[in-house]
Amino acid sequence: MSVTSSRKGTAGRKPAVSRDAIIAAALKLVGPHRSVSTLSLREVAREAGIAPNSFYRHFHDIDELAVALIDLAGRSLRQIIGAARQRATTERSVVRSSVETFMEQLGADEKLLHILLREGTVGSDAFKQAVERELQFFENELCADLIRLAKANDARLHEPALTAKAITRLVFAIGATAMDLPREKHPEITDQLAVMVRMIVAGSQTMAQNRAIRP
Amino acid sequence: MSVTSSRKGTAGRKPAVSRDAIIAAALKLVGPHRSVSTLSLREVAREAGIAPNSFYRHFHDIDELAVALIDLAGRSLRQIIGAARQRATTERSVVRSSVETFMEQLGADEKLLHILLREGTVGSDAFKQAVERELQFFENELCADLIRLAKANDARLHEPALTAKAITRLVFAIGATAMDLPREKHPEITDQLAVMVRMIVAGSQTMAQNRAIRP
DNA sequence: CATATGAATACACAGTTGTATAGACAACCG
DNA sequence: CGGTTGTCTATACAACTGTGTATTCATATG
Repeated sequence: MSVTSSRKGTAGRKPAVSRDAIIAAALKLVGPHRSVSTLSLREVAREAGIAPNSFYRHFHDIDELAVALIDLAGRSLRQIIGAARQRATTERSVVRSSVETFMEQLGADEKLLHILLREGTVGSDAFKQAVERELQFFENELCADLIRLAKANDARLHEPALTAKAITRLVFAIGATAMDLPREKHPEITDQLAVMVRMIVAGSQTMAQNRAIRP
Repeated sequence: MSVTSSRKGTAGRKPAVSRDAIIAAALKLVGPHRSVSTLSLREVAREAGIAPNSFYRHFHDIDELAVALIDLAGRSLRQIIGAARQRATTERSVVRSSVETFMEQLGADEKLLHILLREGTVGSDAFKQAVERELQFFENELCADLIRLAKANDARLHEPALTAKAITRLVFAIGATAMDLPREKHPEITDQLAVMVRMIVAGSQTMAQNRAIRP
């Protein structure tokens, strides 16, 4: 996967720093007050310990680095989803445990999830599309889970896809604001978020019932 | 309010460009691919037709300009709220008309609302706090409306404040993504958003009922 | 009118940025 | 071994940034 290991016997000097090392350097620079879109090529190169021009050997653009970061964050997100799914068994706990897992990861992972949460609204088109792709993925997984859960509980959902979209966007929006808050507030926000998600699910079920009764 | 009109009879030259003119110039520069936080002092001054240093006569920082822009956008948002309230009479139409007004303004106003929607996640702390203030305002107004509506319909809400928060964050999140889409998609998004909001309201009412029946 | 005073300016400076060019180094192949 | 090839570095450039200092300009007041 990395550049260092993908050399297929061709001649030439071995790369001193791997593509992943540059990504790691960029990750060290981003923080609550530093967005990926404001990273400069020279800055990243300096942090990685290479000459500015060497950057081009690994990425064509600085935007390409940004997209790579988002992809990485996306993989982290999928891991979260997997963990949440393993912990989710009953209907009562699926909302709670999913939200909890999300917020826990938000506190632990710091950087990666932050990128995904906050950089969706700024940056180039390629940038936004990369984030949107990850959100769509999250949304689709959630939609499948919702349908599966509804069936197990003999309940019906009004427009499951829309329900999933609402939950996804809400969780990410609330998560984005939670990032800037001190960690002590996270439990409170987790509670609030769980209630909010339950509202959406309950509303979707209620609307499905009404639609069925009075078409 | 403006600098030009607040001169209290002291000696000295009249300001050539008003503070508002600089704000207008900054507004001309922001767009779907240009965030307020990336505006440079020189760039704004150039657009306003003044020397770079003259900027300091009106704003201490470039961040101060950003906050002024957010305040302006906030006033625009309050106007939207007012318009939506006037159009909202029955329960059926209050969600629909509010969402419609919001999306209409999103298409018409372009710049101002965009700032409020997208710049909340990046920038300095003063920046974020200014946006958060406006969101809180929106949230409080909405909460009052929700309670009023629930009373009129003999319904109850589960945690009205949380309900308002969920709706607010969702509307803003969806609105932020809608900005980047072509205007033809706006009607579709408006429909989706209206359904989502109704889900939250319905869920809040359902949860209030269940809580009342089975405490 | 003269003068004080605030506004706007011109110029300068040190810093940063992205990138072009050219050379030095190291690994592989024949 | 020599040659080829790809990677890295050094240097340089023009454009840009924020801001400091000194100067000019216009105005209200004495």
